Amino acid sequence: MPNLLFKLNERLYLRDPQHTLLGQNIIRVSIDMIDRLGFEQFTFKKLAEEIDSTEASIYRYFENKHRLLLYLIAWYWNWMDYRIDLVTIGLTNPQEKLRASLKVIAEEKKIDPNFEFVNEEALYRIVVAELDKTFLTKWVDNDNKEGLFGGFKSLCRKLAGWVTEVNPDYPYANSLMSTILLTAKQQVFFAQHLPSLTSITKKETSQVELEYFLETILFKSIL
Amino acid sequence: MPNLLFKLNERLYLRDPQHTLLGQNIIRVSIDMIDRLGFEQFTFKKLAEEIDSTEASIYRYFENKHRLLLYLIAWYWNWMDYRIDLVTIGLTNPQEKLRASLKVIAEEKKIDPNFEFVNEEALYRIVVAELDKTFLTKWVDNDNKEGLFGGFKSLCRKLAGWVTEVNPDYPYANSLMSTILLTAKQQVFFAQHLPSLTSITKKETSQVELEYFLETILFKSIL
DNA sequence: TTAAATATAATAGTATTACTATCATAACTG
DNA sequence: CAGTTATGATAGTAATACTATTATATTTAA
Repeated sequence: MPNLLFKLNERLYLRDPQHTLLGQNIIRVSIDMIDRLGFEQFTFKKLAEEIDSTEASIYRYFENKHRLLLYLIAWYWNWMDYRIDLVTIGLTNPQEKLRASLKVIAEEKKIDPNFEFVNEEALYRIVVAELDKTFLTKWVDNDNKEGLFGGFKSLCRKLAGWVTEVNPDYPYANSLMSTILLTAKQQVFFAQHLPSLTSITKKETSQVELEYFLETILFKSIL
Repeated sequence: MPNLLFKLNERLYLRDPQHTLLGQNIIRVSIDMIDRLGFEQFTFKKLAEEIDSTEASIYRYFENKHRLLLYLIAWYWNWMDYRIDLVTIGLTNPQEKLRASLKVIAEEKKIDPNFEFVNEEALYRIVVAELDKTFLTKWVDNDNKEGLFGGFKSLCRKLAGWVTEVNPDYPYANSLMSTILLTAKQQVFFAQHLPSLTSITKKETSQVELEYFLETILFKSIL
């Protein structure tokens, strides 16, 4: 069981949480707590209690809880990028690459044993519920300047590149792929909480429905 | 200059702000302040100071600031619905209705003299920046049960109905229209803050670009 | 092996937020 | 003009998001 690490933007943290036990605990338990409580109700104080540490110690790893969320979501997009590489590495046709990527994007996540101390199922739910909060803040422009959205942006760029390979005349490749990536999460959220806003059901078939919906948007737009 | 009022869900407020001077001040100045400060930095205390009133008085109109945001955004969707009615009333062909609606959806908003004490330009920016925060909370399910998202849902339903009229076999009408409505805001936000995630520019042409982008997604998907 | 450096824990403190409560006064209403 | 209702003035509270200080472990380097 290989234990992989992602090299994330160093500005996301003050001290790298992957390298110490306390840091790993912060990641592991914060994923669990944000999933359970929601990001607003989650605090460093509560986290400190659950891992038998102190607020002050956590603040030595992350400047604030917003940075911690940025870290977790950056990790998620890195992981997505990595899995898209895995399923497209053997493919040469950009259209096939996109189709394979969509499968990964629409997938409900299963635990990935390659990564200890990251519960990918809980992290997936966090992304669904909290993703937009990473950029809908007064810090967007600064966070962006520091490169904290790099993971999402490079993934979007990669997919948009394939779109342009498929159809060099399609002028909205970036918009289309950011829309697809965000819509994949939003529709899952709607299925759970505002079902009249979606055609995706809560049943086991929802993954396939989402995939077809995204496929239609993507390929009808560019072909 | 007719002064219209929208009848919004009564549960959005404790006392109807449209009917008193204080209430109108709350609406008018909160739109201005949320636009300037962002929703997180906006507080009832600051608002009270600017309108020369007190926190306690504001709390007699709105249970909390989240409800106030829900109110403003509900007002916006009502207004959008009203304007879509205006441009589609004479049309019989559902495809033409959708095309006319898209124009309204992609439009950068101009002040509407029909509504005193609502600065539609500022409100538009609020919707772009804060819309998702109305439902990405721990209260979603309860707020939904109380019908507080009614404006958005009924608009989505109307548009999805036209989609189904155009193509009864297209199975994702609701998903498609909620995606269009949200994407219209998101892409504008990206153009302003994360330009590498969008193909829409910041120039005067952005409105047309957005409209074409949404048109492509919508009509290619269903035709 | 010990001294120095560093990480963590323990504790305390601060300004701000999101309220709730009480009471006086002003304004409008029947 | 009496009674109701709306607003203002003021105070208070628990929780949040930090910052600061000091003591004690633990690691590392000489």
